[in-house]
Amino acid sequence: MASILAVPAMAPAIRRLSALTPLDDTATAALRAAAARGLGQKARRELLTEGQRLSEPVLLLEGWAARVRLLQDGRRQFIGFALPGDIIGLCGFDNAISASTAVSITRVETCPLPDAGLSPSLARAYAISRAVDEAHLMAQITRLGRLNARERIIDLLLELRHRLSLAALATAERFSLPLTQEMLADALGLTAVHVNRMLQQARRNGELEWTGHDVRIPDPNGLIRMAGWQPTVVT
Amino acid sequence: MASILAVPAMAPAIRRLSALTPLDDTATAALRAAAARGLGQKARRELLTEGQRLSEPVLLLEGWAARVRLLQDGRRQFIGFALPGDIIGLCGFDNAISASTAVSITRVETCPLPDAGLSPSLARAYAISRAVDEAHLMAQITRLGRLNARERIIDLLLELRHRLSLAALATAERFSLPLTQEMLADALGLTAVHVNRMLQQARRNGELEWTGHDVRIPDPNGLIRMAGWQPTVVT
DNA sequence: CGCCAGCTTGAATCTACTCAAATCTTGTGG
DNA sequence: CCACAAGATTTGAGTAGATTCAAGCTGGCG
Repeated sequence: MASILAVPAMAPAIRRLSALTPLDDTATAALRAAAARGLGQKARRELLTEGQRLSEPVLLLEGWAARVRLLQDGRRQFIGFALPGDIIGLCGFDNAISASTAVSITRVETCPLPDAGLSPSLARAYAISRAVDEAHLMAQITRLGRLNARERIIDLLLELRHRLSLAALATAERFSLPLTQEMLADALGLTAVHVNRMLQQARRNGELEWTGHDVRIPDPNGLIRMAGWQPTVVT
Repeated sequence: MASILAVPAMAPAIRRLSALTPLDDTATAALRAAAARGLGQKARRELLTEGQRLSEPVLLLEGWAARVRLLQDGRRQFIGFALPGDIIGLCGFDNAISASTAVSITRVETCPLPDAGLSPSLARAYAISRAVDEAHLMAQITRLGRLNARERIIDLLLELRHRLSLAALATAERFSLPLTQEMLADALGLTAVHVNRMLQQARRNGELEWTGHDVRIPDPNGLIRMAGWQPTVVT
């Protein structure tokens, strides 16, 4: 079947969802149909605004987005990232207000999220996706609360690598990371200067290669063992 | 009606849930019936274990619990706290695995969570409760990532005060805080020594009084303004 | 070609940590 | 009801990790 090749933008998102739980044909068809109505947006667009009513939830088909919180004095904290296959703005009840802002980091493509009522497997995928999101929030809390700068960077990169691999967007060693060091700092609760120094150190140690937007981790398993990192498993 | 006085343990939990959304009689009756089957547990008991299958979700009727993550080398991070009226172990799909451990901090009383299918208002309350929990995780991330020690302490205390007030467990100035400074440190990503020093400073400044398990915040609104704190609102 | 965003470097400073010891509380058994 | 043990808080001195500020560099793009 060449259907995956026929809708390339959809492939990563559907792969990710079906990696969470097996999807039946109804679910797959619904996702494909929705993806066909996909909409592109430039980088730096607000997909969701903190304090505003949520509109319909969307599925991120392509590109990266960040969930951000802003303090009054301008300090900024990234709550987490949304990657292809992630769901943005899912909340489980009507008229919910968003607790964070979502901003596209790259050009993104999104589509309305097919209704969970269409298929039990779809509903299950959404529920698992939500639980995984929550687990990522917890991982972020542990990262910020108890890891030092070096550990935070490695831990986040390993998480992103793992998440991207669910959507077939990472190989064992490589993936694309469209973040500036400043964004990384905002995610890790550090300053850009310090992130820079730690990255250089990691490069000198041979733990990391980083050219433009491409990251290479020469020995992922070694790093995983050393960092005590473990994948998010909710089922 | 003396019914609230007749089941004192239930009052705070049901108050909190009905503060989220108006509950109809079916919902209230179901909650009361469940509370009658409430079960007491001592402090320091694991209510949920990270990596284990979730059993039935429970409603916390009385007492405090913490959601904890442990690192391999013994470092510990509190993800958040569960207070009366909070739901523990709610996940939205079958056979989920817990992403964190839940431990009772005080003696607690829990009961099985009434089925959401009994009443739409109950289902809505659960959905809102879950969204609020998520918002608390995000608040915790911002706290750890972008606030300094002094700000973290104040921010957390204001959050707890607000949450307890939903269950009628805090007055404007006072509430009971059954945490040691070490637990506070584990929640705030600090050391107990440093928490101690910051608390003393806050006491000297007259921002805080702290005797045993009782906290008094003489000027909550002043602190709220100064800290730029805002309540979690999801609806 | 020049601008701008992002990256890199250095020096000084500060926040929070570590380690160690003293003191204060609280709960328990005798 | 006291004595003791265990837990919790307090204090001090020295250190480490991260920040701040400032300046210089680099590469991509209009």
